[in-house]
Amino acid sequence: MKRRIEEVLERTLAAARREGKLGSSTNEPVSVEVPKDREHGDIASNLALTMARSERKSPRAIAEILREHLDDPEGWITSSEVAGPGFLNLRLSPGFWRSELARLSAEPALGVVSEEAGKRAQVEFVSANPTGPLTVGHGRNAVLGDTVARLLSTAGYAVEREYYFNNAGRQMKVLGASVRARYLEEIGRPSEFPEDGYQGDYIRDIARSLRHEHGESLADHEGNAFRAAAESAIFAEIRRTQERLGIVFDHYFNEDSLYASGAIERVVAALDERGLVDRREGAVWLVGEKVGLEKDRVLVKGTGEPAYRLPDIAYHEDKLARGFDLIVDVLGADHISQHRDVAAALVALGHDISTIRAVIYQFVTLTRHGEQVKMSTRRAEYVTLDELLDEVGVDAARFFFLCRKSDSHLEFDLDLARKRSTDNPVFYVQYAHARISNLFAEAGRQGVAVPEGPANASLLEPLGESEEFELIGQIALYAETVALAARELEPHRIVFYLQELAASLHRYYNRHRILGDEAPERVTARLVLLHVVQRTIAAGLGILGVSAPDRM
RNA sequence: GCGCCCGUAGCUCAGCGGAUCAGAGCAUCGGACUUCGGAUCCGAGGGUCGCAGGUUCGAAUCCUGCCGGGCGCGCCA
Repeated sequence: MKRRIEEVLERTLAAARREGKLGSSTNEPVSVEVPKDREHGDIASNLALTMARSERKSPRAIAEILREHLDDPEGWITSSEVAGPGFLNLRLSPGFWRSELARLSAEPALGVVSEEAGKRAQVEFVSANPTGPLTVGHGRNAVLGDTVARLLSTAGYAVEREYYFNNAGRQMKVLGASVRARYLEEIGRPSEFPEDGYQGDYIRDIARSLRHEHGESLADHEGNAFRAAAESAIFAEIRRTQERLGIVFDHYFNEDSLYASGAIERVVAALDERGLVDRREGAVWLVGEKVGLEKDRVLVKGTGEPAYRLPDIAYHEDKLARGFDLIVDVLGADHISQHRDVAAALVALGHDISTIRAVIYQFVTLTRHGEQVKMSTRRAEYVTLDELLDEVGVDAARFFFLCRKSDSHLEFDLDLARKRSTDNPVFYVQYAHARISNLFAEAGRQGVAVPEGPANASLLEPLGESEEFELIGQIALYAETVALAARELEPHRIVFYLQELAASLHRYYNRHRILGDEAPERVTARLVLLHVVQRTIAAGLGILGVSAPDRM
């Protein structure tokens, strides 16, 4: 929609220049905006303001010249005015809006262009080690990552979802020891629970099932057997939770493979060759000063084991080597500095890291009855993601996780998410979809056909209400909203867009009766409009991974 | 102390590649149904955009400093 008006202005600018009313030296980018305030027209341009300096004329004077030269052979613009400091405010004609709707009705993708077609993207997310059930925090990560992946697909990328994990480190040893202690308790043997062991009930559950399976025969086994059992049980849970959310990974990447392939040693050797490491106090350090970091960082601990960041560097080298056009890391705010270390090391090793982008999210707090739900990972007092899904459902969970900019803290209101009423934004949007389905069902009962294919502009002639043009304007913005959200990796933009579209629909629905109009052509035209609106809502919800129900 | 993020209406948050800009939802108050589901809609009140400087013709938006909150600053992951 914007593009079509921008073309009008580009021609206008050229015409004014030909006539010598404006200088021809510069090549101004023409852009238009949809004003928030209806008073400012359907569409507006600040072109005169941006040109003021090079033209050495007042913005208002330039705007006036543009206004007089408007090159609009199709009659899209019904009125124009110069406003404020020099904006050109335009009102668009019914014919323009009808042609927009006709265009959209014929577009399966609603105007979304696969700008990045042919490119490959990878999104790495969740990446929790299998030491316990996924928490609410993981939930934000999971839903963000999956939705970013969906957005990138929409933009044309071939997307791979990857989960990176380590089932070999110290944490896993502690896990094994924790399960072993609980197992011994179960069979009535003396046991000592590890100081920093995992307290959660799920450890007892695993221990109990081990007893059911093996009786007391494991009593003399070391932690390893318990660790392996715990890992597979916990991983199965993690996958099940993800599946509930509609998330399926293409690859699970085990950190172990980086040891097996020698990749980790090669990273140390390469850094060493470049003189970027220091050996002291029994450890191998990455020298901060030489790679642009504030402090030195340990790569290999005194025990000979790599610190977390070393395999992470090797992992990112591996990702880079796989030739993706875009690599997205979804991580919590507590991992930012870690990520910076990795980036610094990669640059120092001569890699181009411009394809790597991070989506960083702040923490989630839960509120119930207006009070914050206290959580402590240490004492295993936290709400698991599964419990959250049990309580509010998948649709509400996904929608709520996405309804804030990832950079903002997210206050998740459990009471609101569970409500089946208008206050709940998920239901508000879903209801708009269901409402249209319901209307179509009613039309069917009345023997009125719902036109689903492309509609030509003449069929849409009966559309004339301002709410109808407002709705068309909304759906015409869908494509660019999706494009922007994909480019910026910002799913929340879709959430806000859908809330506004739903509001426009409800407003329209409330003010105008669709069926029962004495003019059948008007009924048909309105059904065409509603059908495209419904497709748009369904497509937007689809990107969020939220269902678009026909009845609620 | 240093780094990153945040600070916008009573609450939760958009807007922040400068410009007709002070916005949405919730909450509060007041309205609209012989209805295609009122699970909706309409209206009202409410904010020196944390504070102070600076850049600019123009700043919620860019820069600097300060204040307040979160997260890091591990030979944990």
